[in-house]
Amino acid sequence: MSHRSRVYTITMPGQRAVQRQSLPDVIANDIRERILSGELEEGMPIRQDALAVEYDVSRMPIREALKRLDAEGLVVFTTNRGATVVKHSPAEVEEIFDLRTMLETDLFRRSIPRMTEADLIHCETLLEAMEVSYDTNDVGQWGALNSEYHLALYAAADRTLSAELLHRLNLQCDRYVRMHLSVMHMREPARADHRKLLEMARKRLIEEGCAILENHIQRTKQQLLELIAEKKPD
Amino acid sequence: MSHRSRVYTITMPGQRAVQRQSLPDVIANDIRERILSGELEEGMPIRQDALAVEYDVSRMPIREALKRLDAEGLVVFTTNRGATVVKHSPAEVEEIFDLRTMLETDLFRRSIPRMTEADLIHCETLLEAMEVSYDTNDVGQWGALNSEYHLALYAAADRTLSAELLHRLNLQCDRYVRMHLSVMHMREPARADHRKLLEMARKRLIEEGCAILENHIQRTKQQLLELIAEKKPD
DNA sequence: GGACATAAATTTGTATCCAATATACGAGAG
DNA sequence: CTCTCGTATATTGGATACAAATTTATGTCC
Repeated sequence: MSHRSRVYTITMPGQRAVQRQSLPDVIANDIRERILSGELEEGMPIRQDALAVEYDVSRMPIREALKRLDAEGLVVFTTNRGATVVKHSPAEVEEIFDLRTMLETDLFRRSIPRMTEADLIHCETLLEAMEVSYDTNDVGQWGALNSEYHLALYAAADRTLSAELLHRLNLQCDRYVRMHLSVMHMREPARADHRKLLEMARKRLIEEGCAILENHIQRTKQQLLELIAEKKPD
Repeated sequence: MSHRSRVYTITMPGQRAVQRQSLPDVIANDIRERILSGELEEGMPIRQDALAVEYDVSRMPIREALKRLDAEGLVVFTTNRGATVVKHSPAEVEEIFDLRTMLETDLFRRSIPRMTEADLIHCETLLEAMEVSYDTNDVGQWGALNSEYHLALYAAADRTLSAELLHRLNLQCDRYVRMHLSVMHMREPARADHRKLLEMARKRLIEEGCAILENHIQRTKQQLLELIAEKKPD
């Protein structure tokens, strides 16, 4: 229950890298994870004071953390009424996936011609790690690796702002993916897609790769929307 | 020099809408404007205390405002070293415009078939206001109207997240546009473009409209990059 | 005279405290 | 019995105060 003790100073003594994250950073990361995992539900009001005692800090860093998540679009503030976890309409979920499609195909298109052998190997490594988490059914880790793999495919594009934007979008929809992904329906074709994406990159087949990518994201979107629609009437 | 007295309560007495913006909101808006206008220069460190006395508030709302601007990408925080105004490389400026091109053409494409007469009239109104600010040479107002006009063109698309994202991107590049726009070179063709965009929307000529839009943004990008390149060696 | 170490001062980050606002509950009137 | 108004409580927003960290300045040693 308790998230004790200043995650702040857990570095080994004598180790150089003195944990440079600020308290609000650490807390924001943790709360974000709790939102994405579904522990903090949609529309649920967030009590700053409660979180403050949980993390054993004052309300100030909590507020900053929440403000950050507000900026990321994961929670929403109402003046003098505090923060609640955002709730996206199906239309908005669809929009998020469409934006991802645009951004990712653009990035992939720019990236493929510039990918080095090292880039390809890095992707391969992530792909294999991801396949392990398929099998062990570790949804949380799979989600993280999935994001990371996609970003690795686009790293050679060297488009920091786009990548940052994409990361934000992923945070937005990750929650829904996780909520429904446990159903497992969609994961086999996705698995094949992921491999094919890397293959196309290797062969420098730009248009073919982008087509697969577009299909990949749009299919995920479609399946997700169907699952949401099914679950809606409760 | 002084930004006195709670911008908070400037509503007419008896008016219903009791200013509901929080202090950090108001302050963030003002600081944002100061950054966009170039008053706060690139790379310049921002002293929280100095701003606090300027606005006659404690450092707390200032911090929140800066955190918000940090999330918007206008300032960047370094732990224990405070905030500085972000500095974009030419490559990043280029990326911003490319992202705008993608987003805006997508929005325009979705919007055109759905625009009502009311939408068209609203655009017309903004267009005329913008032409006035061309002539009076009010750069600040022109920038705001330009943003608003573009958003109005896409309103019918009903894509709130995309519009929000676009708004953020506009904030990012607005500063550079304003810095160089005073040169006036580019404004005449842009003026013509703006009118043509509305025309195309009226005639429901989707592809033609998007082509003009893409050209419009890309040309602005090109001119801006040239101006930046010229000015670089100082 | 220069470089490193140490100390002072400025500045950020966090906590506690107070005020303002919203929600919840209860009493009284219609 | 229900609706409205008023009061009480809880929660957020902002200010003051304090601690940690960084940068600047000073002094000593080589």
